[in-house]
Amino acid sequence: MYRLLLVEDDTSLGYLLSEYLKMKGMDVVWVKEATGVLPLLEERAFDLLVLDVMMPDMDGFSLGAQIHERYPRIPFLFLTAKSMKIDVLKGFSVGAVDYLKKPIDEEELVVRIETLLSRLGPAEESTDAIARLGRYQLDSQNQCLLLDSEEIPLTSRENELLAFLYRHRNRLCTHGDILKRIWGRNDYFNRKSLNVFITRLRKHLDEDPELRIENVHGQGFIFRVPE
Amino acid sequence: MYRLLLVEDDTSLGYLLSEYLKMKGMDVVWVKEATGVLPLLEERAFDLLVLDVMMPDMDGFSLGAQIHERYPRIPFLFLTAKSMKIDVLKGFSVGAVDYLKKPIDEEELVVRIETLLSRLGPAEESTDAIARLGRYQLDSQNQCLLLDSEEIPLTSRENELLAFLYRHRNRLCTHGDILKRIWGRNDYFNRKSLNVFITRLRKHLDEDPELRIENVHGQGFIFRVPE
DNA sequence: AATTAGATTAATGAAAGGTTAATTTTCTTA
DNA sequence: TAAGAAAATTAACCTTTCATTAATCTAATT
Repeated sequence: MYRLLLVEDDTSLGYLLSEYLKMKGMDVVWVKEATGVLPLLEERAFDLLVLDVMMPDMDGFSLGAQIHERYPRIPFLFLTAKSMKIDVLKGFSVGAVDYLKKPIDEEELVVRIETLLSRLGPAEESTDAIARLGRYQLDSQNQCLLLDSEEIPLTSRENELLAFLYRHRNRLCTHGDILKRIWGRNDYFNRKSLNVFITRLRKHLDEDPELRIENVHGQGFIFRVPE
Repeated sequence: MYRLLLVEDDTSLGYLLSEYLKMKGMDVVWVKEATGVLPLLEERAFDLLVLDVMMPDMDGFSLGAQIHERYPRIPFLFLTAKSMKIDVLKGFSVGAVDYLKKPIDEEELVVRIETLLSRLGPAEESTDAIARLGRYQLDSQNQCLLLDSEEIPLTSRENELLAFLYRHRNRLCTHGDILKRIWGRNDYFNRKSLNVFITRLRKHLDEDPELRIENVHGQGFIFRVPE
């Protein structure tokens, strides 16, 4: 869950935004004054700060500058009515990651925040993860199977097919699905080709009897992998 | 130097922006049509794409969606006159990192681009230290390989290629990645050139059988270096 | 038993990769 | 700025790889 700090002196806008963001599943702290933000950052961790620029007790820019100085890794964005060019540039120059002009649409704000956080956030699940396959590991990125310390290179088709079967492990993969996805076309010859590759994969996975590519007559294959 | 691709059909705005961005020290390619963008991405590497939404030959959103599907790691932003809420959300939903509304101030655009790119991070880990490579050492700075007390000079291409392979050691480097990064362009002749340099590097690294540049058929190369 | 689907092994040919040599381009230095 | 050297690119030729096709055999379904 994302933790946001909203610094906005306007009561109605502040309320509206904080409620909306909470509704979208975010953990929101709303404060009405710039004073006290720095000590708060000392106390609690936030993923993103949303700062109003025009506040009675302090200029949002100088708050942003202070934050950037002290906590250069905390991302923050400005929310403001001042939309003149010079202000936008100033906002970015003190280290903001975005600058939104009022009137701000709440939905757009949420989407922008989510986009920012997902990019900044904990490195999203990498596609180059190595999949566990019984005694084996499938390193799809490097197109190979690992068995103990041995490395078994895969051809592109073998790799694609095995990755597909793995993604749908323990579920029926019909010929049609496999062929359309990997060969691009479901016809007689490609179906023959698929058989050849099923044989090859079975041979590659021979060392672990728990891993089985089972045929479902007339339907397709199920790749059995103990969970 | 940042490499940008600007896709904008409006001649005057396109010219203005591309010149301004170039002036700011960016390497800008400006194309007027959405058609041909995907093949271009196959050929050349870009750090960021700036896409117009309204183009005569294709909807910018569907272009963005296609790019995101095929190259999920390339960041892109939309530039548009359509500022209705629904469009902003659509832009982000196909994977954009920002959405700017016309009339766009060039200075603001540059600042936003710079902010984005600097956050998207250090594109490359630098190889300024001397790298240990089995019996060898790679001194990229001085463009040479050291073997015992012997010093083997490298040409700049050899050096760039070996440094690239070293940075990505034990992982598959596709032809596309290598060619786009080092040759700047992925085409038939450069692919041939790459082969020649692979041969030369193998010859240079001949003294240590643990160091192998392995080919992955149809994909690229893996530089095997014991950790 | 007949028929269809699947498995296996082997053969083939196009595409990709490797190597060496020739040619062009770029850089130096006179 | 022209000659010579160095480097990169292109060309030519050869080898390897691998998806497909073919041929043959086995299992399932009716």
